Parts: sequence; structure tokens; C-alpha cells
Amino acid sequence: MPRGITRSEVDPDLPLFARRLKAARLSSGLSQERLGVAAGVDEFSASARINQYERGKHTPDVLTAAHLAKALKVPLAYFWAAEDDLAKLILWYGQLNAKSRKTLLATADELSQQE
Amino acid sequence: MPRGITRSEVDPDLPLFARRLKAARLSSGLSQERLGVAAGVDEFSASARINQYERGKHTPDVLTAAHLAKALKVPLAYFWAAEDDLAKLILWYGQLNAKSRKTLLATADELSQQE
DNA sequence: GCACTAAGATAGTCTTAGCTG
DNA sequence: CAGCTAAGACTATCTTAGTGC
Repeated sequence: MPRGITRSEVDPDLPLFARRLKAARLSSGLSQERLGVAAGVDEFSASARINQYERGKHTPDVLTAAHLAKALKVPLAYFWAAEDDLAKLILWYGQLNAKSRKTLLATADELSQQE
Repeated sequence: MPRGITRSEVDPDLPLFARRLKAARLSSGLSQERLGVAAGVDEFSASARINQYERGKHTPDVLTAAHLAKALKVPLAYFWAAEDDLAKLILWYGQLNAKSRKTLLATADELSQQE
């Protein structure tokens, strides 16, 4: 379950940020309101604000987005990954320990030098 | 040179988006105004707007950010990579062909299952 | 409880018109 | 030319107060 965020069924017509946020929240099992509160949003506006983000009505500032990312345990950059493959790569990077990250970086370095 | 964006010297106290944008632009060799025009910003406001973004005074909407990413040939998510290592990974991913991306994804998948 | 919304209050960005090195 | 800025015009988000399931 924690490895399958991008497999969740989210409307592909939603704007990028909305789509990624909704996928990550559904994967976490939190309600919109509880996610907002967990991210430090005022309890009286949390429900409306997270809903507006997920429906693509509004976009939060980067600080709010960072709090959401932390609450959802995903790297901040995940919200703006345009391709699903890059989204997966970023999610997996976020789950690796320091040693595995080094290994992954080394692999990417080698591959990019081959081109 | 094209592989060294994160090595550029950019004020680490700048907000995240400003820091990544400036590093990518300096690497590209474009002026602030020329980058803005290349990204489709009106020629009369391009200089002011890109400068405001790089100084952290303002942040563009996601569509403008996507145009900037395209002009700079970096993945959109790069602008919000909080850690330099993740920024490098995203940049390198953006430079790989489809086959190398698959290889990199497979490596990340294996590593994340080991944890 | 959960997802969602309208609309006014509020807070942001954008444009213009400059400046300095 | 390149980098940068103030401030008013403009446009976005946030809060409040609700709705329906």
C-alpha cells in the first residue's frame, strides 16, 4: 500500500498538484480535514482549503505545500512531478535510507554519462 | 557544464524555488529577461518578473513554472526539490532516454523493496 | 463525519516606470 | 545590457458559513 500511490485512481484531468495531492492523501487514509490539521492549517478552514487544493480550485503557497508533504511523508517535489514515472522515482527516493540513496544517485550518474 | 547545475554558487538562504530557478538559469547562460521571453512572458515585464522569482519576492503559478522548466530543459519538479541530491536525481532523470529511465526506475524499485 | 462550494475578506502577483553598475 | 526595485493595478487565495450524502 505505501508503495502504490501512483496506482490510485485519481481523475487524470485534474491539475497536476491536485492530482498528486489527492493520490497521496488517499494512500495515507486521512480525510481532507484531518490532513489539513496535520499540516498545521487552522481547524475551521482545513476542510475547505484541502478540498480546494484537491479539486484544483486553488494552489497553496510553498510553505503550506511543504507541511502537506511532511504530513503525507512524501518529498515536496512529488507534487510537481509531471510524469508518473518521475513521480514514482521521487516517492521511492523518499523511502530510501541514506545508503540506498547514494546507490541510486550513483546509478543515475552512470546512466547520464552514457548518453 | 550541463551536468553541473547544483554545483553553481547560488545564495543558500534564498527560498527553494528562487534558488533552483537561478541555478538552472545561470547554467543555461540566459539573462533573466531572455529566459522570461523564452518562456512566453510579455517582453515588457519579463525582466521584472524573472528577477522577482529569483530573488524570492514572488512565486509564479504552475503554468508559468512549466514554461520556465521547458525553456531551461529541466523537469518541472526540479524547482521544488528540497535536497540537493534529489535535485540532481531529477535533473539527471530529465536527461536520460526512455531506456535509461526504465533502468533507473528498476533500480529504485529494487532498493525500495530492500528496506 | 466527509466531500464540497459561494462569496466577501484578505493577501498575493503583475505591470509600469524607473534605478544603478 | 543586465540586474534589480517601488507601488498601484490586478488577480489570486483564505475564511466563513453553509449544503448534501
